Amino acid sequence: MKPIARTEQQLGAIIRRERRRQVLTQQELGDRIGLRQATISKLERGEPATRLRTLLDALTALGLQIVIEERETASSSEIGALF
Amino acid sequence: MKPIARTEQQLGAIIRRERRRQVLTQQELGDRIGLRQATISKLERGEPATRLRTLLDALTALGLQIVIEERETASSSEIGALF
DNA sequence: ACAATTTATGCGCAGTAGCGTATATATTGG
DNA sequence: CCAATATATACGCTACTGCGCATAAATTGT
Repeated sequence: MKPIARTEQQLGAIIRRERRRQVLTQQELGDRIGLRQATISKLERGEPATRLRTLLDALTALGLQIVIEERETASSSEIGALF
Repeated sequence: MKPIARTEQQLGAIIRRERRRQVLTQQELGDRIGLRQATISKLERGEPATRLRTLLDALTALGLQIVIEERETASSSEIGALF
């Protein structure tokens, strides 16, 4: 399965799922990349202003990576919905 | 082409490539998502503390989306980052 | 039910993104 | 060449991360 993530919440959910699949606590994941358990908690809950670095560190620690692809359903109306 | 992005710099490069492919300036891309030209510049140059929201907005505006997958072995598309 | 573990939340702090505004450097087109 | 355009950088500002430290709330196991 290669989940699509268009929002912070979706990214958080993916990270949480994979962390649990590897039977890790937030504390353990945080220890691996020098982040607090509280920070992992916020990342997984999809805080929108999370730092990009935090996301990339967590993905790396879990053995995941980002692939960028075209968004087949992209439309200008959806872009407007960002605001 | 579905480029892999493990670092902020790789993400920035992907965004810049796609923006230019669509013949957009940083100003025009920024206008679409309510971000300054200076912010797009920093995003494309790979500032590590960029907000996740900024990345997601830019990707959405360009009709791109993130897919999360398991890390593969190093491929030619990102070997350059090793040097 | 209950203790142990895990996750969410709070406070004060230092650091920094992104803002408006403006300017200094590229880069491009004639 | 040189003007026009595009990109990078600067300053003061507000907002908000992630920090240590701590605790509340939720979840799990027996």
